[in-house]
Amino acid sequence: MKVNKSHGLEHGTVSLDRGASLYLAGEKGHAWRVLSGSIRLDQEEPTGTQFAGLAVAGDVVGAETLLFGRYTFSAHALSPCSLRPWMAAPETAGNGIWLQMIAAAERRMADLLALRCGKAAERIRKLLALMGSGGRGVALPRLRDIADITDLTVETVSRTVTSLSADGTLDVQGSYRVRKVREVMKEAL
Amino acid sequence: MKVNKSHGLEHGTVSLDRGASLYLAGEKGHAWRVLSGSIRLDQEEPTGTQFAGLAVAGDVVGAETLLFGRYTFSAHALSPCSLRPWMAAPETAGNGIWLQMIAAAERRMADLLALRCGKAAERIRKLLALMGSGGRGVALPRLRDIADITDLTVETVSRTVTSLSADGTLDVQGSYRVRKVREVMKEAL
DNA sequence: CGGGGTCTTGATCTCAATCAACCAATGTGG
DNA sequence: CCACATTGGTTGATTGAGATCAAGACCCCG
Repeated sequence: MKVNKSHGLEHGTVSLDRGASLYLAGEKGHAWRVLSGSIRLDQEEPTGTQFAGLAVAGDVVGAETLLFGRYTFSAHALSPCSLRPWMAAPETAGNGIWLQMIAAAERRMADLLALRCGKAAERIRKLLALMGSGGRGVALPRLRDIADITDLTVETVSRTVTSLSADGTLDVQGSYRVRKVREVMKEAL
Repeated sequence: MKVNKSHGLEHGTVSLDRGASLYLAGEKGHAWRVLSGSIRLDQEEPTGTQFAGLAVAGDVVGAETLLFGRYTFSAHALSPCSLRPWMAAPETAGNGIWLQMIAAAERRMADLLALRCGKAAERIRKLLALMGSGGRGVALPRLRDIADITDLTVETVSRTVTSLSADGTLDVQGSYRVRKVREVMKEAL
């Protein structure tokens, strides 16, 4: 995997290209807040790598390092993104911070489970909606990633994106490895 | 839904029959720790009810009430279970408690996503393994619940359980609505 | 006794998986 | 600079696992 990780001058901010690695399971490191873009988390199993989570702008990833010192999952950029080191204010922050993170994790769980229900087209729309919430124009992740997250195959994702784009449900701009989805038809669910 | 919720004399412990409701989304209430059995959480949507989470022995459900006062999801018993009110020790417990809950939630997320990958037989075995960890002999949940969790249909679940039981992969005891899975062949994944 | 929820079984259909090429862009080393 | 490998994406033909539709059995309960 080509890794293009560039470090910003201030705050330790980093930028990742689509597909770039943020960290690998088992490595030492700290938590990050996602400023923009989206990150996929994967569980490394002897039998292969398994999609295990998704983080979008505003989310914190790698919080488990505060407990274990090491990352539980591997993290890769689904779309170009920027991140900043995140650390829990030791005592200043009350329980509220943690409760919010727990509540957010539970809601995110429901969202991700929903990405594996329904027909192919519906799953992909739900994923893009999740990634796009809070920003106009989502960079389309690699088909391989969309497939892993929705539990479809690349072939099916390719066909579905093409047809969604053809019938106007999706407005896909750009070509080949640099595509953006401008607008997702907003009928719910 | 028949609700059989019986209250223990001490500690506010409650016992639930398979299928019984612990609480509904939107109600006021407090958090619970699952002592035994397993609980499914559902998101109530205008379009219907959507599986949103699973709690087994040792887990805490309804922690979001500490933040919002009300439950975000509805909770029903998958198998007979007992619970005890749970409250965060205000200051005595440090951040450790919260971090552990967050780490647990993330691992659980990966587990639940895995229940929606692979063939029907594999999904069902993974679910029973998840429910059975830490106790010999799992009560088989209603097929409807298994179907919702694994994103299969009741018909497929029925056929699959029958065939897994026939070929010895699953040792199912009892009949009709009171079946226990004694042993799950433990080849991994 | 009848009714509703749970489970089972069968027949048929459909969507997505699979298998197999192929193209376009990027990168690499001589 | 060219040959070559690699990665990401596309398209077509075929297949299969599970959805869907339908009917009936079983059991509990009022």
